[in-house]
Amino acid sequence: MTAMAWDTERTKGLLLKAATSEFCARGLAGARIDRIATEAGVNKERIYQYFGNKNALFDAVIVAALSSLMDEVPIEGNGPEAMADYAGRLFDHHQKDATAPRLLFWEGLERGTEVVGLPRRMANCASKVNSTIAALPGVSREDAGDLLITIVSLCDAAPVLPALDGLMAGNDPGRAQRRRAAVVRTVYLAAAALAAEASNADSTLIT
Amino acid sequence: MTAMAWDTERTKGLLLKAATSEFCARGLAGARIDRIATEAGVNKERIYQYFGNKNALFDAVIVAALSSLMDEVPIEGNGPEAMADYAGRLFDHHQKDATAPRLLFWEGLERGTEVVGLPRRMANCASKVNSTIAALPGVSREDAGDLLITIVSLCDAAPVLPALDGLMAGNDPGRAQRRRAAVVRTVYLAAAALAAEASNADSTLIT
DNA sequence: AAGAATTACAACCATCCAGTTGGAAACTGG
DNA sequence: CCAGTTTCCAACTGGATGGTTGTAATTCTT
Repeated sequence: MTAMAWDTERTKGLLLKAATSEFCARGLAGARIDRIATEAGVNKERIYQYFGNKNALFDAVIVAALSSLMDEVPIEGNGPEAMADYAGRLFDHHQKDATAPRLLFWEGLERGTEVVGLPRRMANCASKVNSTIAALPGVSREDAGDLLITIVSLCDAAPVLPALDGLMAGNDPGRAQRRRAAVVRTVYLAAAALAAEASNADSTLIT
Repeated sequence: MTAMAWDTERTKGLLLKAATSEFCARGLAGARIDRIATEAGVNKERIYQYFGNKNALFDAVIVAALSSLMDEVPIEGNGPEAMADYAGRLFDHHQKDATAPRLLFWEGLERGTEVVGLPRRMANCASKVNSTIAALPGVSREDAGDLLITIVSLCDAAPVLPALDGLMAGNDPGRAQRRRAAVVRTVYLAAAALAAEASNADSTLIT
């Protein structure tokens, strides 16, 4: 047999993938190192060599998952419609794969204010805020951030609270599409209000 | 000393209070039975006598915390303003004490669709939906539920994601008040849109 | 090709932890 | 005041779990 070269990147990748799935399902406290290693088909000692410990592995998963999301769902276009469209695509993304929202809330609950990978994530957030300002010229930085928080709250909470949806509004087929429409409309309204406010402020200045 | 009678209700209460705090802070997987017992000043064996096991204790905490919230923050008044006001009061409540939102998200993450105390909670939700319909005459049951989900998402996500707020919009003093205003306004817009739609549908029928 | 360095892994370890137990203390009915 | 019941607790248990280690296999260096 051709002695295959060590493919440490592949091993790391397998580990990270398995860890993402385990942490997504069970969180930091509920995840089991042995399960991650087994699912990855890798000896668990590798985790300690490559990532350090359970916490650091969680960090790596969080940073990888949340920043890849940034590229996958960009803000495109202009006007309140662009923000509504962004919300719709974010909603769809999370519905197809709830990894990001779940990890986000696990992190919020288990880590509190302690954020890992700060520089990269600050840059990601700033980039989204900038895109929002570009789409809604004249809105303040803080209002743009607020709108984004609104969007994330609306799109990310649902996949994490499946029960709430069932309790509040039945489980009809087509339920997800209705919820999507509600989110998109709400975001449109909020964005339009901000845009209107911004152009008012403008005209006030001009007058 | 007067030999005090066994006060099992007090013991149960101490246990439930300590458990609420522990589960709120660390979730089901992260909570420690020993810590709960110590904090309550009660022997941990009592937990198994009174509540059965860790899972059942978690259930008891969830049901107690989430249904007491229902009474503490009612929907009052009429029109979109009433829903906006409700959102504002819910926001304030959660800001003062993040127990309910945290427990809600812990449950969503750790339990998935499996809901405990179903009858009582269905009743609670139905009651909120009814109040919403009363406040916004003509809206459908599903739209009312949708609006409530929107409100809960907006009010409950923030206390669980303190980091997101910091990343998206700085940590100015007065930040919380600005966020509150944004939530209230967004809910007002969403509720007003539903109300307008409902009266449109009405006039369509009349015409 | 010898030796150094790296990767892999099975077995191991110390601790933690949910849940149990056996019996002491406090109450109750008679 | 005595027998029976309930509340309480310190000590225990058995399995799980995060992390380590000794060693073999593989690759790199010269």
